Amino acid sequence: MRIATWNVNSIGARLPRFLPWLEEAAPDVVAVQETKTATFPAADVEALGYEVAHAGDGRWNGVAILSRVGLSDVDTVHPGHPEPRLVSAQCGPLHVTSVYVPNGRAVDDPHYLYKLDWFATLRERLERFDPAQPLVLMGDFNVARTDDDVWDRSRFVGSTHVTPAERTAMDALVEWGLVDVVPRPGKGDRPFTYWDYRAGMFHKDMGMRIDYVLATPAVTVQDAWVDREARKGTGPSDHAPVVVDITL
DNA sequence: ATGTCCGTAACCTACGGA
Repeated sequence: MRIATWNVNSIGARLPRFLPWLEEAAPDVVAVQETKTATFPAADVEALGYEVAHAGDGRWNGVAILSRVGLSDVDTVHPGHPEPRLVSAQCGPLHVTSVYVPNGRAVDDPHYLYKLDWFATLRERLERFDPAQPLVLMGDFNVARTDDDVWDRSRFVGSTHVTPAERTAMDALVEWGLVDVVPRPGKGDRPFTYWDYRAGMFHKDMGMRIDYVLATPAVTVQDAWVDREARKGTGPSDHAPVVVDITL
């Protein structure tokens, strides 16, 4: 079984890249973030054999799960947090959650506290599941778990994504019973998943690892990698997909 | 590295958000 997560930075703008990628990568399940639409282009992906669960209300955010191995028990409720940033579903034998964690903006911004609260609610939500079941929690977490997960740690002093509180919030998810599936490195020695559009950051591999696949031990990982090809060329997202081959 | 890209509202550019 092949699963993937990808922040597409607008499914509408990304469709010319997303659909060919879907055919070529041929994942069984895809967690999508930042669809930036109220209406996911379902017919386009249904034509490729996927069912879709989408939570989106317009201009910002928006998450989806695409599955060609079944899709049931769809839930988009994140208690106390109405923005469409979470969707979960049972995809055949695997329970899947797609998340787009709030960015935080700046450490002294109210949105940063909103981010931490959103994490806490996500941790509480795990209680309804069993760490022994096949389950993946994946998406854009907007946290670099270690200093090696940013291209230059000195550039991130005092900024979001690297604070102890954010990392503790991520650790709390892992400590529930999840494994951080670290992909094989891409161009450099580190498996970055995001590069700013500006200033040739991708070309210079000045990136961050902020997209994660967190899996229970019932999920056996055969291989995991960052699909850097999807970040190249014309009209890419600023994130690359993380693709993971698993057995259950 | 204030450097780009996205959607929206309102116009043919500005803005918030990332």
